[in-house]
Amino acid sequence: MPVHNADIAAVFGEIADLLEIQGANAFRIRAYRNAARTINDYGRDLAGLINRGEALPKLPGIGADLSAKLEEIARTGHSVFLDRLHKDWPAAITALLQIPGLGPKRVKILYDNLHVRTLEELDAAVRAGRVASLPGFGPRTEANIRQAVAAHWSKARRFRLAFAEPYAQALAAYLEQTPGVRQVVVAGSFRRRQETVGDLDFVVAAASGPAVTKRFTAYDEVSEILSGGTTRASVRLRCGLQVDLRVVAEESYGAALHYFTGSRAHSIAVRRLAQARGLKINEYGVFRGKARIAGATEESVYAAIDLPYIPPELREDRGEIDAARAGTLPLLVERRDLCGDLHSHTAASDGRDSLEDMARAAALQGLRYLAITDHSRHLSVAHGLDPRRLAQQGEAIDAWNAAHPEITLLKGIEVDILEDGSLDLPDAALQPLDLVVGAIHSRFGLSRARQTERILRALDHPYLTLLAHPTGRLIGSREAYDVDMARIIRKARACGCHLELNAQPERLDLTDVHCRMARDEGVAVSIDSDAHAGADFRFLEYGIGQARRGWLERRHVLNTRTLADLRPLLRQAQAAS
DNA sequence: GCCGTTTTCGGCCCGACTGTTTTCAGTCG
Repeated sequence: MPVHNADIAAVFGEIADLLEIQGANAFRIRAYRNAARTINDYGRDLAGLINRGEALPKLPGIGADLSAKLEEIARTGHSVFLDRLHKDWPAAITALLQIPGLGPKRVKILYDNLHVRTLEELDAAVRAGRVASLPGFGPRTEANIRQAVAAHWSKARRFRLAFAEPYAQALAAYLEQTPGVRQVVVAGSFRRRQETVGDLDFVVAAASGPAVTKRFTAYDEVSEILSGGTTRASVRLRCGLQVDLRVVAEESYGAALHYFTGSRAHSIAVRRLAQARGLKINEYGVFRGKARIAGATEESVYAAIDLPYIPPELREDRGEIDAARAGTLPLLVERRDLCGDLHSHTAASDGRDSLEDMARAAALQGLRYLAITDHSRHLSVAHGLDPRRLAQQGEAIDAWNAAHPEITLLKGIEVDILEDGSLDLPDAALQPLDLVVGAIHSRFGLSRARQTERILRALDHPYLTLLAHPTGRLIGSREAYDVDMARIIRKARACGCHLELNAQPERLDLTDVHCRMARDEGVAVSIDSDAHAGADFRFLEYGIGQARRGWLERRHVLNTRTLADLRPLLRQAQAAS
């Protein structure tokens, strides 16, 4: 039974939860939480490494004790320490912490007084009216918990970034019209371009707080006001998104923006750096004693602790502060760096627009080349192409290219990688193409070993150029298939293949962590729209966000090359074989 | 439980809002 990094992180997270309910030292708890986050974000498979007898790398915040526990979990799949905690605390009790308004103290009180161990028992207790009389509780708290339990069961917890974007823009435009408002920015995970957001965090610079919070809570898409003060307010929109607002004075705007952009781990690391310099950072500014020395801009906040500006996408406490200090921050790829797109569909398979319309739409987006990569015959539900139809499409592409110098179409195919790792079309059909994009569309449930072997074999094919959506996940609806990404990345480098970062908002795989692994291994990533209609080229923006989170620079991204520079790289695999 | 330009011991980020209190604890971000 393989133990993934996420499994190890989950054990540490559960230990932290239980220690917290137990009332343990807060910094000990934080150590477990930090370790969980570090392990979750770590690119290489720690259990694999340990079981091969390799030395555990030095991870920040993981000392002798946690290293030993990490190794134990990696080898055995569980932790004696956690098992011991479970003797005192029922396993399901940590789920109670998911309920807004319930923290460790109240969970302990519920357990000690009413023996509440599960969400179901909590629900029964609040329905029976037994909670209000507990110490520290009251009728309002009881009612809030009752609502929160119901909400927890009915609502999805996180939203895709692209889902949240239009709501964020509309609300920002509304708030900008408030008299006295100078700046409106959506901070938080939205600004860090995380693939999903739990809520939207608005930071507003304005002369008067109450005027803004009042207008905010009166927004006509608000279904519920969760809290409202003079500088802060929280609401839920009818679409289900929670929105938090914070209003600050202009001189504090940068400090507030920095603080509410997070991530929390990044903020804490920055504050600690300030502390070491005798400074204090809060959302109002950077202070030496009572004197504010910075805070109007984010740049001034970083400058106060001798750091250059760190782009929001990097702010995850994954080494960006050390890089900033050393002057080695990446110069992150931008949308305007993209010269082309290597994955798109037309009405010939499951796209909606003609080849010509796709070409025109791509040109309007500033692209200079576009690969037409319809599905292959195995994907019959998508009217996949057989060799004859593929050859016909090639003729249409030649005709387009002869008449349209503004954008060049490349002949390609998104060929199915079959269960045994072979490709769905014969070499003779693939040979005339400019590029071959390989993808898995069937048998997602193979074991890790077989799925990995399947992909490795496909990468060995001399015509394969690019591995599309390498994990197959659909955010919120389908898990990634189980593969050894480190092996796939190393194999891609050996074969001269490239990996795709699919920019569809529900795919966005490679993930940020995988992008960084590819970068470290020297494998180029292609940021592709996988457009099925002319309007879909806008998705490239989301791919760029994910790539930036993965520390990718222009040079790491395949389709920032001009067509002349790109062409030899598309046939690199043949040269390598 | 971790860590060290002040440290191997004594620190560890910081403030607003709510609901409970009667001056503040708990929770959240």
